Amino acid sequence: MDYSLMEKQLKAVADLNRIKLLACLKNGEVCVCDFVDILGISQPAVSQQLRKLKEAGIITERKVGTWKHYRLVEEQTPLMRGILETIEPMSPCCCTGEKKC
Amino acid sequence: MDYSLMEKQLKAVADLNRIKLLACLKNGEVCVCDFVDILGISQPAVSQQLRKLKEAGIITERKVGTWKHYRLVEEQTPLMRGILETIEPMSPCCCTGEKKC
DNA sequence: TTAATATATAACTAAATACTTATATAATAT
DNA sequence: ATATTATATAAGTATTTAGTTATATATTAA
Repeated sequence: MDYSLMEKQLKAVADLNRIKLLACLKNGEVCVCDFVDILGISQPAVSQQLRKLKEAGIITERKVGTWKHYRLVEEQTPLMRGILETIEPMSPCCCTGEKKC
Repeated sequence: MDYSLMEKQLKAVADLNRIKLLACLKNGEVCVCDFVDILGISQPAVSQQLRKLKEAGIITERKVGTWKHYRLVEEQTPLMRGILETIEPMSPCCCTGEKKC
């Protein structure tokens, strides 16, 4: 694993909001609209954060009708496996049926 | 380990030059002047990078006459233990007697 | 078709970052 | 004491980042 991929992934997770996104995703799929409530930032901001994680190969998404469900990629790099292990999961964030999406 | 400490440490390592600093330090102590050669940036820039790693609790230093030897802290957080494990060491950087410091 | 909803992209802005050069501090050598 | 060397701090600047609002796209509902 080369240094620049490491840098890219580390930059992707070196942000409080994105750490929280990952903490939620440890419980499974989450959709964008829920993150808006959880992080208290605008919907476009959430979209941009998710894109950053996606571009670093850490998460992936699945379209479900109008909305999108994001989840952790199965095959993580050794670096990300270690990091994800140390992130404490956040209580179930969404996609549990209580919300519209 | 709370999210904000994680964020602080992740921000500290999310930079190519600082990843290289850590890669060097995996072999043992290194002093500032050697990093200048290795990274190809100015001495003040190296000092500032090292300070960032130090403030995150990742490295510590020891004064030896005019110069300072930096090394990895022994007791790393779980997060940092995982990250450091995946950083491939760089070939011995200095403090091997070949250079002045 | 039209309206509503979920998400993404674009354009902008404020704050943070990572350098630079200049200068300060501290130890050693002459 | 003075000069030299190693490192740190300060001040300035260009770039990156993370948010904002406005708008575009796409799906579902009426």
